[in-house]
Amino acid sequence: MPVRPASVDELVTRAQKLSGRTLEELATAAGVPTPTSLNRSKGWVGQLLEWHLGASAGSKPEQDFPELGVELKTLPITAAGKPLESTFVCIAPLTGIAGMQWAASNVCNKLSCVLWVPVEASPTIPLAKRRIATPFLWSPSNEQAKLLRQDWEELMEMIALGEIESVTAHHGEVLQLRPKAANGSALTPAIGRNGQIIQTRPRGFYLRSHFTHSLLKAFFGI
DNA sequence: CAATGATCATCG
DNA sequence: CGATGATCATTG
Repeated sequence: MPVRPASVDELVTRAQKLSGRTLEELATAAGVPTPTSLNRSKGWVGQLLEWHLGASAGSKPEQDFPELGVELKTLPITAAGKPLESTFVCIAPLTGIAGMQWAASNVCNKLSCVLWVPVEASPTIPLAKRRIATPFLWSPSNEQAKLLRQDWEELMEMIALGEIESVTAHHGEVLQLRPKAANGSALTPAIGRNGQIIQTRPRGFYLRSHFTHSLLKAFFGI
């Protein structure tokens, strides 16, 4: 297993050396088998990248490289460089959110600095043959940070006001709220319409694909 | 159950 | 055919 990178530069350099490698090559180097399909292994690509870059494992609600202040995200893209999916950011808090500020939020923290690793993901390419594109480091511009903050504040206000059941993935310009659970029977406490505690499906914050697409365009040109 | 890693499957 | 809502594996 690779040692943890000592600096952001080292992390980025190591990530960019993975450009052009296939998932099969990376899996072999990591000593793990390549699944025939992602159907039952949805997080496999992300965990493979974590292994190669020396990210901390486990399920901590923190950045992947806390000492570097960097979050790692894989980004499934088409041959044309367009994201195939929205990007999960973190679980949304549904209780105990009185007075919560954007700057102290998990979303703001995770997105303050992200190492994006685009990966070929067109269904026509066999999983083993999919290649890593060029990873790049990103921090929100003032304009991007403003959009994220606006969406976060809108969504969190609805949650705080007990309107969680009225929130759909249509809310938010770049950041959306969607169910995030192993299945539909998972329940977690939330604030109800009359301020009481209700049980609802856990939600997560996701970045819309048009937002991540704009990041790709900014780094690789229109 | 809740957090991590996400993609799948269906609908409009 | 893109987006929403649902789901899969794993760990603690």
